[in-house]
Amino acid sequence: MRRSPCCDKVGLKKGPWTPEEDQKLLTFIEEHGHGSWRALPPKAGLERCGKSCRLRWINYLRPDIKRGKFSLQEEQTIIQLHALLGNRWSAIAAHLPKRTDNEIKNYWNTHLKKRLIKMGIDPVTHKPKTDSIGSSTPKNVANISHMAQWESARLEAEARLVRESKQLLPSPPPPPPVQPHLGYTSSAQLDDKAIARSRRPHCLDVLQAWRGVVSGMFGINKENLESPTSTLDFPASSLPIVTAGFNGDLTATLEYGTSSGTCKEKLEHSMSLHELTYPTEGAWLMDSFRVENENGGGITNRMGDLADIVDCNSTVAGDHNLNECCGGCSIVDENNNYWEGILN
DNA sequence: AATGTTATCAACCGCATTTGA
DNA sequence: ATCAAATGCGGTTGATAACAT
Repeated sequence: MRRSPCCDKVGLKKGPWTPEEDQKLLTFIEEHGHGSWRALPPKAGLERCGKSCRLRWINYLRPDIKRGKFSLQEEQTIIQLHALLGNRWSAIAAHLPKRTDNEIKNYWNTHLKKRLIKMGIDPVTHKPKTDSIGSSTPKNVANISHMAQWESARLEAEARLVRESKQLLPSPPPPPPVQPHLGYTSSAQLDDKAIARSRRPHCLDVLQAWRGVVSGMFGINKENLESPTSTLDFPASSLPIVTAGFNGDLTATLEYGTSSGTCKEKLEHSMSLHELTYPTEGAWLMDSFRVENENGGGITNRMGDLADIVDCNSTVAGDHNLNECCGGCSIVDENNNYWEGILN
């Protein structure tokens, strides 16, 4: 038996929802769940098509929706995720609890996109616009770079302040569960992973990447810039001492809260986080990311972002990845080379 | 105060994918 | 395996608010 035809749209109401309609939909879903959206409107006494009801519920009536101004942390997350995922709003929304894809999309189009454009950054590629490179004077180029740094530094620093202020609260959220590092994945573990993935915070360091790209592409020595006071700057005690541009193997030490790991491998201008051993899965506050060459030189970059460690025993034995969303880490060495921890 | 312009965001539309008869 | 319905997603529109002239 074939399904009955889709709702004919004759006589169905369109346009803004009235409070009465909202109440009908809310009451019905609270009592019966939504089940089939197509069948819902007549049952709920609504002269709307199921699609419209679904949209209204998902984007407005759901109880687990946060509305109102986006926090700096959320802004940063959206920018970072957009750099990785593009206009995949539902995927981005999946990493921003209580925000809808529609809301994020609107916020991107009305706020964030414009902000990037204003900064001379292509909102599609998240890189400085090439035409501005070609047509701008060195001074303008420096200004664009500087603006990008300012903006990234501002977001980063303010987000950090928020985090730090949260840490002062009396009852911080519990740390991620510590799991034994086993060589296999059971179905129960998979379930736990699925739950962990749905709950985990996500972040990338694309703002750092901007900085790297900006300074790298423009060939600007950041010391020549009026650097904003920013947590993004390398601390004086760990200024780059690398001399050979990372020739040879690299050893990276990553510290996640109380945990740490190391990796060795170099791939052109990216660094794969192979052979990295993590004691546990979960989300960790990434305190620092240090890369050293074989001569013992190295740089430390304070990250301050949350990094997720998942799939400790992933498809390739012995490889340990940052999760598929988190692009890992990006750093800029003293020669303005841009380094990025990539996904495997 | 009137008018024009810009910003915002809820909602719609069409297409792609998934589901299930 | 097929195909239409159902669902989900992203682009776009349009009503309204806010702001500028």
